[in-house]
Amino acid sequence: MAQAPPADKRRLILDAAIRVFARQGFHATRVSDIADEAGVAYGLVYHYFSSKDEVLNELFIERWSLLLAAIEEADKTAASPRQKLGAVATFIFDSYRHDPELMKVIIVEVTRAANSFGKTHLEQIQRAYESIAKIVADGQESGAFRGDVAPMFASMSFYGAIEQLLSGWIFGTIPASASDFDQARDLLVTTICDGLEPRG
Amino acid sequence: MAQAPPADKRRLILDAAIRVFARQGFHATRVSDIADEAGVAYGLVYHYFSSKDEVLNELFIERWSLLLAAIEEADKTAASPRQKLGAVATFIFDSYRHDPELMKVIIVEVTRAANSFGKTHLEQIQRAYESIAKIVADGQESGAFRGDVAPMFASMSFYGAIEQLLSGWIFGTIPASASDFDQARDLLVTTICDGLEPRG
Amino acid sequence: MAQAPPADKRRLILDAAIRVFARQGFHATRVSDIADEAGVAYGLVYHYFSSKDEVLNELFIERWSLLLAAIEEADKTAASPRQKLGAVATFIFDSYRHDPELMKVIIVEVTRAANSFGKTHLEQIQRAYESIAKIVADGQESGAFRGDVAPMFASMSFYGAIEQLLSGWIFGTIPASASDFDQARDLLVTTICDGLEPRG
Amino acid sequence: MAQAPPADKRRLILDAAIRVFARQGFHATRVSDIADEAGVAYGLVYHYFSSKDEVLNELFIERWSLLLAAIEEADKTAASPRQKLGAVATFIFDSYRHDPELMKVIIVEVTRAANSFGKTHLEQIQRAYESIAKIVADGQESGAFRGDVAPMFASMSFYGAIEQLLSGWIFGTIPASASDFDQARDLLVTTICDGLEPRG
DNA sequence: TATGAATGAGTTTTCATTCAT
DNA sequence: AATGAATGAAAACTCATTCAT
Repeated sequence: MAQAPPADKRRLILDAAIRVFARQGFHATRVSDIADEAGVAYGLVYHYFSSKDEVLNELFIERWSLLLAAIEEADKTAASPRQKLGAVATFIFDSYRHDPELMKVIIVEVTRAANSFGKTHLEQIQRAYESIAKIVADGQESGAFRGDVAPMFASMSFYGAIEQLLSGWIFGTIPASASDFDQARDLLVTTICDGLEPRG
Repeated sequence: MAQAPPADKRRLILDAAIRVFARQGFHATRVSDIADEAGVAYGLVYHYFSSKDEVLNELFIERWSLLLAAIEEADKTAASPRQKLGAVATFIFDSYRHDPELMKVIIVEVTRAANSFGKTHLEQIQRAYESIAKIVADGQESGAFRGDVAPMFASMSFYGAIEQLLSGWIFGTIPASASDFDQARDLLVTTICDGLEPRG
Repeated sequence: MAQAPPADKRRLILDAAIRVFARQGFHATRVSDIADEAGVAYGLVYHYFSSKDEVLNELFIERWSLLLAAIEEADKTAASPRQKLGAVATFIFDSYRHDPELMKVIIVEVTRAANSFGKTHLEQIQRAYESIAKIVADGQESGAFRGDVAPMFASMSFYGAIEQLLSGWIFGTIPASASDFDQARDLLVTTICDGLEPRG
Repeated sequence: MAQAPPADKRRLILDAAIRVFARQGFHATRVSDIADEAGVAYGLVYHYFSSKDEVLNELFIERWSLLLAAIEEADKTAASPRQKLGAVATFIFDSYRHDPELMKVIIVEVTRAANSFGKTHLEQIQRAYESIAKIVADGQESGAFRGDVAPMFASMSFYGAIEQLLSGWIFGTIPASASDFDQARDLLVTTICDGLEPRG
């Protein structure tokens, strides 16, 4: 007979938090909302986490380390710089495709919340920018990329563009019909690598 | 005969709010902080504004309408699409150069605060995206831009890149030495229009 | 026509706090109890005091400074050391007679709460002990008191005895009938100065 | 053959509680602190005691019964009233010498915490006062003590002086150098029995 | 006996907003 | 217009106690 899975209450709470944070935003969610959503008692949240902040921090760290790994993974391959950037974009867009609620939380409540959690995790966030910048710099050295754009500038532009597109989908600014993620990835990489102007 | 300007307390409060919001963030500033910074009594803030939110709203609307006007202004000129985008970038970067505190507030507390004020002003914000998209679309029609990138995608990427660069300066992610705004503008427009890959 | 006195809400709160602290003890009284007793809104307590602790601190400081002044006043007179100690005892017993609730709070919640407020005000409390010790020391020098008892010991014994008697009245340990304060003062001073054993 | 004593967890917890209560005070110690200090599981405290209060109650009762016995023991001897009082003081000072942490807890958290545990154990505490008062009364009857001081007054003064001295040592109000307990006992008894004024 | 996860009531403090003057 | 005292709702966090194993 099927047994109820061993209720990992900690995970339960974390997953509930994703849903509530995504739905209401971090500030607007009370700890009791998380507990209710998880179906556990109020105090249990504090049994596993030292504060409401801690819950979000954990969510971010968990996810962001995957991104960092993915970028470095992409950088290690023999692919062209363009392909590497494509891989990075793919990873991020796929993350959104697979868990839009979590990505919404990460972006809206951490990455772009520069005065609160963004500040806390600035170092980790910056590490991603720098890893992307390294891909650009390598591309410039190999001649694949033009040399007159500072790598960090290119990196920030690239990442900023990605986040803006995600925000657009998250908040309905970009029509959902355009949300074919593979196409989005191609368009973005094309724009950044080839530019908007047609080649001679 | 020149009269000492009638102390416009309303403006005084607005300007004080910019400084405090920039310094502490919207959530962390109490209404009394604004009053103190402005050197007026607590209650006067409520005489001129219906709520704390109202103050930020006003700040945003005031500024954002200028941006919208600037984009449309740029679009009206006979310049090339590339130059138009350059003009838009110039306006935004100049805004930051001239009043970094206000721009910090606009971006951090409104534009990127998608769950609070960003939501409130979504329509106005979107209007900017669309105006930029129009420039791209026109460029595609005239053959100046390639046609295989959806204008809204290009617009979001372009604007996202700008905001990311501003955020980088605001929070020290990008070294200040790189903050030559004209150069930044050129690099950005180059990246978006020419792409990272060298032309044949 | 009699006018309602200008409601000094701050004082109102302080006086209400005395009553509630005396009735329920500091720990058991909620801030709302104070506000209710004072007939003011919850938040007003925080308008005037930074915390619940602050209220008690203020009460203590207010009262204790009077005691310190009284001891020093007594010391300045030309009276005998015995009379000086009598004056100190009189002041304390009178304080209790005039405002037993306040004295209860001072003794129970501060002076004898050595692990909480007693710790905070240790220096002030000690000052009283030392002033009394000085009276003893002077008495020893003049030959009015025997020299083989350390002044600080005598002071602590004297003060400890007083507080114990007060506690006895406060908590009904000593029958109220014995509470004739002047007689109590005499008995205490007799005990400390003459001793329990009859003179030759 | 000597067997390792069966780990008496109950005693272990009680002893741990003494240390933690002495260190942090009753209110500031959580049940988990006690468990941690004792090296046992959280819930075990509740296996042996019905509540946190219970632990302190037990500590008090255990100790206080010894004091009551000691006073009555002293009273039974053929010694002079003065010697009896000396014996009582000796017992208390010795208790402190042998287990200062426990005595600190008894005094600070029970005996002087008149609004919480002091109230609970008032009867037991009072019994001590009365036993001492009886010694005084007997002394008066035999002519060893003067008759014009109410026995209960003398008792309270005597005990209050002792507790004040202990408090002084516990909290460093009295320089430790003065802490020779035998001398302290003599000074105290001298003060109470002979008085501060020199004999004719 | 022993463990420690689970529960949930309770209280301080903050601060936006109102209002009498 | 201007002041700042007065209001009271809201929520995080703590921790004693219970309970399933």
